[in-house]
Amino acid sequence: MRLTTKGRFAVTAMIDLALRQQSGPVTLSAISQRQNISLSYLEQLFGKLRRHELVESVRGPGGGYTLARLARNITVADIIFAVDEPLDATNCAGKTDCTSGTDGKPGICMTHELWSTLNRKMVDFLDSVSLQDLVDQQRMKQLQEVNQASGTAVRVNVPGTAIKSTPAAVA
Amino acid sequence: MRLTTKGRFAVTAMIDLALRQQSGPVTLSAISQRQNISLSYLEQLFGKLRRHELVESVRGPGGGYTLARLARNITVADIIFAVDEPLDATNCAGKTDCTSGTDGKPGICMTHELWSTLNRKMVDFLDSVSLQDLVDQQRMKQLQEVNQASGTAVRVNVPGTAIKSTPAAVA
DNA sequence: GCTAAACCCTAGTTATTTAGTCGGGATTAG
DNA sequence: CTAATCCCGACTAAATAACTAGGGTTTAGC
Repeated sequence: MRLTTKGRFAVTAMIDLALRQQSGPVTLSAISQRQNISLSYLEQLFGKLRRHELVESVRGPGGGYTLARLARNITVADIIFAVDEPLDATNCAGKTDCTSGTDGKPGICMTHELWSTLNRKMVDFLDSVSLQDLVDQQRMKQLQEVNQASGTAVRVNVPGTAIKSTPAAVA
Repeated sequence: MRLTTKGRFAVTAMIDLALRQQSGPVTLSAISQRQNISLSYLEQLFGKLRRHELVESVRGPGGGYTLARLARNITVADIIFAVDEPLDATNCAGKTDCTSGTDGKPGICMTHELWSTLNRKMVDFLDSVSLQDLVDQQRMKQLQEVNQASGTAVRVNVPGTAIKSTPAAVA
């Protein structure tokens, strides 16, 4: 599993899409403007997202993209895998035949299980967060801002979100 | 937290060091030969490891490196941080001021908490694995090979290791 | 049908990062 | 004194990521 800004852009764009698709297809140029991502770059990303059947496209004027399934059924891991294709042929990043030594070494390198366990944990986490979770979180955040702006002290809490909100721990 | 082969090399070299230091300082050229890592590259890595006080050096002939503390008190996260310096100024990879939008956007980008939670989970995991765990695991693996070679069917199990061993899950 | 709005695709180009080299020091045991 | 070893900074080559360019194709609306 690779983690690049490409994956982050893709997740951000998908949240934007999920937030707006109720009134028909969303165009890439709209996402481009709102999220400040170049249009051609978005086209590349959405090409991959479409080929992985996470979004559907409508061509022609009035066209755009919609989610191919319910936001609840799309995980962050789905999105990352779609745009950051596997290709993890890095020496020992998932392969079993990483014979590292030249002199009678064990058939598997010493840190193999460590990285493979880490990788599994990352995937497990990203697979536990759905696009809907992120959308809910985003809506909640906007709501809180409105409340703060109007002076009303309302604490909003959404139970069941996979992300623990510990806002103070963000540093 | 960045994950590169540099960090993997460093962990591998530290395991090698931990396995051999009981008979005095270990030279980099020895590690270089055993682990097939270029000497100058190792020198760079150990320079950082020394500055982070994970290893100590002895100069002159007969010199080399030893661990600066007990292997039990060095975690994988320590090693990774030492060689893959933070520098995560990537837009929204730990910062709080990632104002993404141009038009009255919320002061924090939509995916901030997601990545920061993921990062925390990765660090937590790598911090839960000590160098001693990896050394034990490595010794155990070698023991199993010897047993297999000699035909005796001995099942070795080390309880309390932070890594679940699920060997079949490695794909 | 024409036009323009949108998606679609491939092949670049540029910037950054990684991995590694090079060449020279400084220290110290024997 | 010498050789083994650590020490250090600058340089470079290769890979990758990020992004651009420039052309398609489809289709709603006039």
